[in-house]
Order: sequence, then structure tokens, then C-alpha cells
Amino acid sequence: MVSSPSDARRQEIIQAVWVLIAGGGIERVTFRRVADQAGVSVGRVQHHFGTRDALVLAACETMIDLAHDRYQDLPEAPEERLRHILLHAIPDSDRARFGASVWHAYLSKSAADEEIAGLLAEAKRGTEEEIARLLEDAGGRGDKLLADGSLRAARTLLAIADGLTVRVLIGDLSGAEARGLLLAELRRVRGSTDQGNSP
Amino acid sequence: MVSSPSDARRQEIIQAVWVLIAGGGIERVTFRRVADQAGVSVGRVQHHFGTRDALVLAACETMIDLAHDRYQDLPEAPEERLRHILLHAIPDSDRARFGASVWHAYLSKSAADEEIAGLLAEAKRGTEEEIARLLEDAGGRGDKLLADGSLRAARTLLAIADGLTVRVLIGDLSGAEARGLLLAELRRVRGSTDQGNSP
DNA sequence: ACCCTAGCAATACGTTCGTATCGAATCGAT
DNA sequence: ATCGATTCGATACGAACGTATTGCTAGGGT
Repeated sequence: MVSSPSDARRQEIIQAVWVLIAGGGIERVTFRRVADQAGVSVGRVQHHFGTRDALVLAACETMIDLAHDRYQDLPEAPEERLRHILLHAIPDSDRARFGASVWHAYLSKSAADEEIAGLLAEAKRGTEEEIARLLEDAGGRGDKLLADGSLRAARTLLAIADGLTVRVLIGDLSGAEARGLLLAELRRVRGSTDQGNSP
Repeated sequence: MVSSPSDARRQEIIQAVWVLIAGGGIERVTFRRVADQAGVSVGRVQHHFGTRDALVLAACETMIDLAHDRYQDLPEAPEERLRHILLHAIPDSDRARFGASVWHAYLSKSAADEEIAGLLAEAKRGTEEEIARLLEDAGGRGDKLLADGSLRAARTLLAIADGLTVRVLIGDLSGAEARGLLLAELRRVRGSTDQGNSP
């Protein structure tokens, strides 16, 4: 994972990249500023990542891996995992806001960078599938959410979470409001009886 | 509104800004490149906007105003307006993808720029209120959506639209899939009985 | 003892950047 | 006809940029 001395150095640098992105977008990321933020020399940054683009891309990959690792470290209870996977992107702490800012910076870049778009797409799809799985496992109504329905429900819930995250990021919704609405929607999806889409 | 010769020049320049942003993010926006894209001199760009930040901000304001104008020009039928306001952000044509890219570029910048965040927040809130109004006006079920409920429903629908737009932008959902799901959710919210999508 | 390589730090180079400035048109009001 | 303001085009300047290059050092295999 992240064990060799070299990897530790890379990690320090990548953290500095995140700080810069959260503070002012990807355009803030330059070798000199990253080195400054990390408290290392420009040469070190350049040695480990070669080009600016490679640095930005590596920081994106690491962000996704880290989110994945954090999710894996959660308790196994589907109930709890479901809450986490849906709510974790909605900023209500500085830490969460930080993550959401960085994520959206990459999201914006993905419009012009296919490689980053691919990374984000893979991550999103994985999240969606995991939500669907959790909905089935933790199903409040075992009979309600079958294969097809659970994927649709997962897609809807994830979209709501992403959409609300945007609202919180630009500051016209509080984190608490967004979480409240999202949890209500989760309850609706898992308990209501409509949704009948199989003959 | 946009009639004086000077305004026309400004508009040409702003269009060039949009093209650059859609093609590679806000970091692509420089006086020289904008001038090049618009086919005018650097001096002209500088004269009309002064600084780079002012140029970027003006292009943001104009984007929001344009979207608003386009909405106002729609037929008055609430049914149609509702569909447009929810679907227009989901890219399924090159034109729509263009708009979504630019919007998300500004969204990303808003994490670090309060002025832009304010503009986007105001626009989003206005959209939400308009959706709530349309839900009441066009209500398939008059009894279902009252004041409180319609705002909640509007917030949810708008979040779904925004979340799905993200998925389409990064390329792991097609515009058609996203539109299909969103329309299904709209149907559910408005009446939940007619749902008729089982083959 | 030898050398090879990874891991830097320092610096240099050419480019591009934002912006200031300068001068020439053009134009509207007088 | 005159004159101040607007609207530029052209150019210049210092800062910051990405990256190539150079040289040093510490360790590991032989």
C-alpha cells in the first residue's frame, strides 16, 4: 500500500496538492507552490512526478483510493455503510468540505480530460453498485428492492446526494438541510410501496 | 438589453471565453487566448474587461442571464416549462454538453470564489423556487403538492437533475438514461399512480 | 574498493502570463 | 470646427510558469 519511504514522500506531496486545489482549484497547482506547501524542494516534486499533469493525475488517483480505503475500514453493518456512503460527500465539517471541493475540481477538469473522467466514472459506478448491494442487504423491505429496482433506487439516491452536495458547496443549503432531505429520501425509497416496476 | 455596439463586442468576447472554458476549464482563459478565439486584439479584451478576473466573472453573469432569458422565451405551458427547466442541464446534444461543462467549471471555481458562489447560489435557488411554482401550477394531483411539499419535491427533483448531470458529464451515463430516470422521478413525484413504464 | 542507481537540490532556459502604457483613430456634443 | 471621451492596437515589462540539466550524496550489489 503506502509503506516504502518513497511512497511516504509522494503522499506528503499529494496532500499539498489537495490543499492547493481545495483552496483555489487545479490552476493553483504548480511545482513551486506544491513544493512550498509541502515544505520540500521543487526538485523533489519533479523527481517523483515528472510533469505537472502526472502530479495532478496521481493526486486524483490517490484521492479515489483513499476514499475507497476509508470505506473499507467501516464496520460491516450495511445500515451504517449505507448512511456513510451517501452522506460522506455532503460537507458539514471542514474536512468534508475539503473533500468535496477537491472532488468537484477534478469533476470540472474531467470535462476536458478523458483520463480523469474515466477515473471518476469508475468510482461513481462502483459507488452506485455498492449502494444497490447495501439496499438489498439492509433492505427494510426484503420484498421491495430486487435486482432491477435496487439499482434504480441506488442511482436516484446517489444523484440526490450529488445534487445536494452541489447546493451545499455553493452555500445556499446547509449541510444539515441536505442531510435531512437525503435521509428522508432514503427512508422513502426503502419503505414506500410504489416503485412497482416488475410485472 | 444587449444592443449597444459596445455590448455586442463584449458579447463576442464572452462567447470566446465560454468556448475556452468548455474546452479546457477556466485555467485556459487568458487574455491572449480569448483574443485569439474571438478574432480580436488583446487590447480590445483588456479595454472592455480590465482584468482577467473581471472577464471570468462577467462571463459567468452573462451565462446565468442567458439561461434565464432562454427560459423566459419558452411557451407558458407549465408542463413544458417544467420539463425544460429540469432537463436542459442534462447533456444529450453537443450544445447542452457545452453548457454543462461551463457551468461545472464555474461550480468548481465557486469553492474558492465567494462572488461566483453567490451568483450560482442565487441562480439555483431561483430555479428551485420556479420548479416548486410549476409543480403547483401544473399539479397532476392538486391535493398532493401543497406549499411545503412542493418546495421539498422541487429540491429533490433539482438535486436528481444535478446529480445525473454529473454522471453524464463524466461519461458513465448516457443523456438518454439520465433523462429517462429523471422523467420517471418527475412522474412519481407528481402523482405516483400513472408510472406506466412496465412493458 | 568499485560502481551504479535512486533521490534529491539548485539552477538555468525559453515561454507565457497579467497588466501598464502609449498613441492613434473615431465619435458625439458643442 | 473643435475637443474631450471612448475604443481600441501595439508593445513592453517583470513575474511566474514547466521542464531540462547538472551535480552531489548515500546506499547496495559485486
